[in-house]
Amino acid sequence: MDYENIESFNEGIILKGVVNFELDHIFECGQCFRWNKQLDGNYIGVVNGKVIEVEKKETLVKIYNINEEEFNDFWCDYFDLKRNYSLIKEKFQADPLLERSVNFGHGIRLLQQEPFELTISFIISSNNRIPMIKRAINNLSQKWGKPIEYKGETYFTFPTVADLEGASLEDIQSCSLGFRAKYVKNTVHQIYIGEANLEFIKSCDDDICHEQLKKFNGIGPKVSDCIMLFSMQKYSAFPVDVWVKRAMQFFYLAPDVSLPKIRVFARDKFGNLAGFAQQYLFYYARENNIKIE
DNA sequence: TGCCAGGAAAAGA
DNA sequence: TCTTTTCCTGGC
Repeated sequence: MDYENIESFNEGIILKGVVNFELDHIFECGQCFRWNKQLDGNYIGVVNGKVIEVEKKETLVKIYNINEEEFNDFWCDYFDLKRNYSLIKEKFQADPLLERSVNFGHGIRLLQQEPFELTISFIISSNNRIPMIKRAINNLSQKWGKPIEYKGETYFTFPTVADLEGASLEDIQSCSLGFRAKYVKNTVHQIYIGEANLEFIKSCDDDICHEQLKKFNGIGPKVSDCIMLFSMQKYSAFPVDVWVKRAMQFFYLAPDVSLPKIRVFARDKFGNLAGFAQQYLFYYARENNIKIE
């Protein structure tokens, strides 16, 4: 457990004695697209059909718009608060190269997100940049999700499989998905007709899960690793995007090593904690804009 | 205007 | 099996 106790107040809940939890680290490490930083430093996110606001002051974490029961049923796992990140970080800190990244992103946690939303979101992420990905997901949600009010603003839930199955290719394309629209359309349909089942895929062992996800149109090794790591608790996954590639080359490997070799090297080195290592490396590389050569 | 960033698919070697 | 080209969009 990475918190000591929980209390309620009129607008939500307060967690006390929270460790290994930094809002910027959690929400800017590339794992999620529906959390946005506010002017006061809080983050507001649309998750699980709700709008949630999170605030952190020293070791206190306030979560607005949920009650204690909802926290215990859902949000505690969503924020991965039952895991002791200090143990993971201790193992990584034995490696002086990784230690730099771990110290830099010391408050990172891996959110346990919803498989369908993550599958569609990471198909959209391919060959795309984070602001564009966020915009496209927002467009999809505005068109097919449900509106929710929070503090006078309207937010939209992520659409369900049935919601998106009704959308035409042109409709999806109009949400600025570009060439990825057909991948989304095809994947939604496969899931809708039961040709593929994300809950079943989630129940498989890591390597089978990885291969099953790659069968979808628009999902290659990197996107597959993201989906299994961020929504299926497959922690041996090691998504190699440009930033992780740079980080691995910077810290460990020759500058011309191929993506599959980087993945194999990392999974061999970090084992079933590879996914956690990837998050620290990604955050360090991207925030520090590291360059090779 | 042209060029760049960012992964998967499909064609090519 | 590995390498190259194409896809789309916004920002410089």
